Amino acid sequence: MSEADRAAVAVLRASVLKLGRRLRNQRADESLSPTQLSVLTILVARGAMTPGELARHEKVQPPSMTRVIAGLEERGLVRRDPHPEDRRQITVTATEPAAEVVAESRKLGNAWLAAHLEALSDEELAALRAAVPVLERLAQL
Amino acid sequence: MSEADRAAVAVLRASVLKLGRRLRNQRADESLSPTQLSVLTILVARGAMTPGELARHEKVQPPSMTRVIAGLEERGLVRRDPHPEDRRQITVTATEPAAEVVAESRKLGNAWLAAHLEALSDEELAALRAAVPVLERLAQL
DNA sequence: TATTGTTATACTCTATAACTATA
DNA sequence: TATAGTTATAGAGTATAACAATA
Repeated sequence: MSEADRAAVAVLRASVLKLGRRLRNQRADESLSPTQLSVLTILVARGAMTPGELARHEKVQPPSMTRVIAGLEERGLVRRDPHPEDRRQITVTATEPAAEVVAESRKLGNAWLAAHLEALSDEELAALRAAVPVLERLAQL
Repeated sequence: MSEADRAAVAVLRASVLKLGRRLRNQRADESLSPTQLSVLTILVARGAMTPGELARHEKVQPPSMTRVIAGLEERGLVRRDPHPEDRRQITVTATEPAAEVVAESRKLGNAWLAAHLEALSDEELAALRAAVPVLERLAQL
């Protein structure tokens, strides 16, 4: 890896961290946390999953996922049911209103980012668009 | 903005948040926090600045910057001096060992990210490299 | 009055360690 | 013994509100 690459890595890291902090702080108080939204999105898309599966997917520890699920359950967005085969496990399922909440929360949460994207040039937007799948892959490695 | 753009924005946001969480949790316990490292880097590069200037630059609130500076001062990495012109303000200056700490901490902090970049193809790396300046700009808008 | 920095306080998110129930 | 989920606890990082000193 060249010196220029190392510098780029440092800038990438700092930018992701700063941008992440701003995205976290920008969301409305009543909206879902990033992890809550991410979990609910997966559940809406894929159906029931266990807490352990969700924790592995989100790269968080199991106790953190317990809290995330508890928050979603309080709002009536997920249901916890006995696992059909293994009584140690449970299944978490998105409830009927979850799909709409996902759509709405995502819209609100993206508002700040979408607004700031307006300030970018076409070339910058194109570069960003090309990098989005790479960032997505990097985030789940 | 097209529907595809909205979806891309959602993925970008989720990816930045998830990647940011992993980058935060990945650093060693004794290393500097992201904001501490960022502040120290600026001070090493630009010389003395006031807490207010640093807070605006990092997009954090002044009390948060006070804490960041206190942490750096405890480690002997910055010095707080009276401001030469305005006695309400102070100047924050990087000390002699700061430059080396910045280089070392950055190297450690980037290790996880650099290691994971190895898994990407040349095309993905090129896309990422092109997007780094855009992400940097977005982070400081 | 307005501005700068600080102190006091609280909140969100995540982590580790220890516990319970089941396999 | 090993695994899944939970509870208890702690820590990092940031925010808002209130305060002191200075402009």
